[in-house]
Amino acid sequence: MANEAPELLQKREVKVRREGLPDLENAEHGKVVLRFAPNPNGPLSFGHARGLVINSTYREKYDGTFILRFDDTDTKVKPPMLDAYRSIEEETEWLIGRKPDRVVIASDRIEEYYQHAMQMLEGGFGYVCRCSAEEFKVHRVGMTICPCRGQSNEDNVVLWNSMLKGVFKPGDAVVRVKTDMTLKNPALRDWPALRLQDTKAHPHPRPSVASNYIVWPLLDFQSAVEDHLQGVTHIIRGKDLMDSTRKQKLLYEHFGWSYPETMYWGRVKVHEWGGFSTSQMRKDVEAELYDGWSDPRLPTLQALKMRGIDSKALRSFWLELGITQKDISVPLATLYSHNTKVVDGTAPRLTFVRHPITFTLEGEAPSEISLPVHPNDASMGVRTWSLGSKEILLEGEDLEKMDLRLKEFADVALNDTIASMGSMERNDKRPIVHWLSSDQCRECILRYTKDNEIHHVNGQVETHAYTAGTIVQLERIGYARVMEDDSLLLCHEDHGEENA
RNA sequence: GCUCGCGUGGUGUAGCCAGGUCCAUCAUUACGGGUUUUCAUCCCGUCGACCCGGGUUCGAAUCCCGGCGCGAGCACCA
Repeated sequence: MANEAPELLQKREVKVRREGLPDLENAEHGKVVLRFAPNPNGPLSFGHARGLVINSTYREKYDGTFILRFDDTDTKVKPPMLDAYRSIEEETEWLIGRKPDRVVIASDRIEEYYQHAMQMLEGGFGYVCRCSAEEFKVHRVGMTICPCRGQSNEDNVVLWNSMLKGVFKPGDAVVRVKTDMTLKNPALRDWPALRLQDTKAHPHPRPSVASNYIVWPLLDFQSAVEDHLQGVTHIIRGKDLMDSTRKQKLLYEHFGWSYPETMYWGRVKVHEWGGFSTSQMRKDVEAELYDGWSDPRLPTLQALKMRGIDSKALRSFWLELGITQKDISVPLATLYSHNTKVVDGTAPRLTFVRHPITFTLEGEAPSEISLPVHPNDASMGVRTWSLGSKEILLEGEDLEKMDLRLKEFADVALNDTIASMGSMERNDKRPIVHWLSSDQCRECILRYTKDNEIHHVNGQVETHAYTAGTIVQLERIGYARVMEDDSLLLCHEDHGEENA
């Protein structure tokens, strides 16, 4: 067969379904260097997870290097938040399951950027532009050359030193990369590389940086230079930065460097959340509209973790989406289904009765019963309930029928406040309900989020000793996380609302 | 306006570069059924898609041209 039609065999091989992420272009095992570069103007959110997951997964795949880089070069528009440096490192480790191989902070590297700026001016492929933003826009749109462009290299160096010395105010001077004012894409025409910032009025939050510098690189310059310095081989990022790549390539050509391979993903929205921004969240958190950054209504990684979303679920979620350039909108149900798969096998079962109603048990009841901690895993042991008090709690919603089966126990017939025991064996189709023995429970609040509000249901939970952070499954209700204050928070929202 | 990118079932996704075994993959959702002393897990099944119009070709989801739709960039933000 192979001899008769080799091309058919070859074709079939190509069409085999690909497992996981596609191969990287020009990737050599052990030599791939990737990075993820957030602005620490707040903790990481859902969308950041994509960059972390994709890049770190390639790091594993190629046994390469993964760099976490803080792009903290703006002190006014999107000022960094001091706490975020620490929390981003923690969130990164939580999500990708290891520390980054290297951490780089842009604000520690200003002198490097200065050197390259100087090189650029001396090499004649950059210039200090003293046009206002409005003036330059006219040139950009009109494809005309601005007067500053013709300055000699020496003049540019003099002006550069004046910038450093604080001769100019923010807005009065900027360093531009000389590209070509007639480029088809207006975004690329003599783009700005470094600018002035009033760091007296807007100091950098890191004490070691504070007001030390007034000249700061812009993203495209900082990122380009740093990628080169760190030996980054592959850049995988959002497609909103496609023009960034084009700008940076032009700079790389000037420097004689070769640009990394690039890949992009499209925009992602979540049905339930719509659009959100770190800046807006920061305002809302600071205005105390939310209970901190880990408020379960927020799309931050902290909040997701607090909601009981496992990092493995987040990883498989983003890996499933892959790196297509399509702009998509996904429902949370997709994330939840990943989470269920991760969590179900190990979530101990627990009973929670919402708005409990007490009945007295009548009949020949054993003094105690035992029920499995997990129905599919006997090794997780049993929970033992005492029935000494003969008092049981049922959920109001379940009382429409008078003949019920108490889960893992016995049939009962309800009459007024009496529950008369029937068969211990199951021998009819009466509904099975969850219930509690009053010997084995305590008051508890069950919280859940819905429509950007936190709701709660009062009830009784089976006595347990699970520590904060444990994901349990409330039988017939859903997965929940044991909270620090001993309340429970539903992982996948909704539910619990029937009696609320 | 200029520039760039993207359009496969309800939602995602594979296939597209190297056209045929694609009456299109897998997952998820919804619905139905089975297992189960949970409305969980697990298993089975059903519904459901190549943006439109031309062209090339024996043959187009795949290549070409044109349209339409959506998104992003054109910041001294990242």
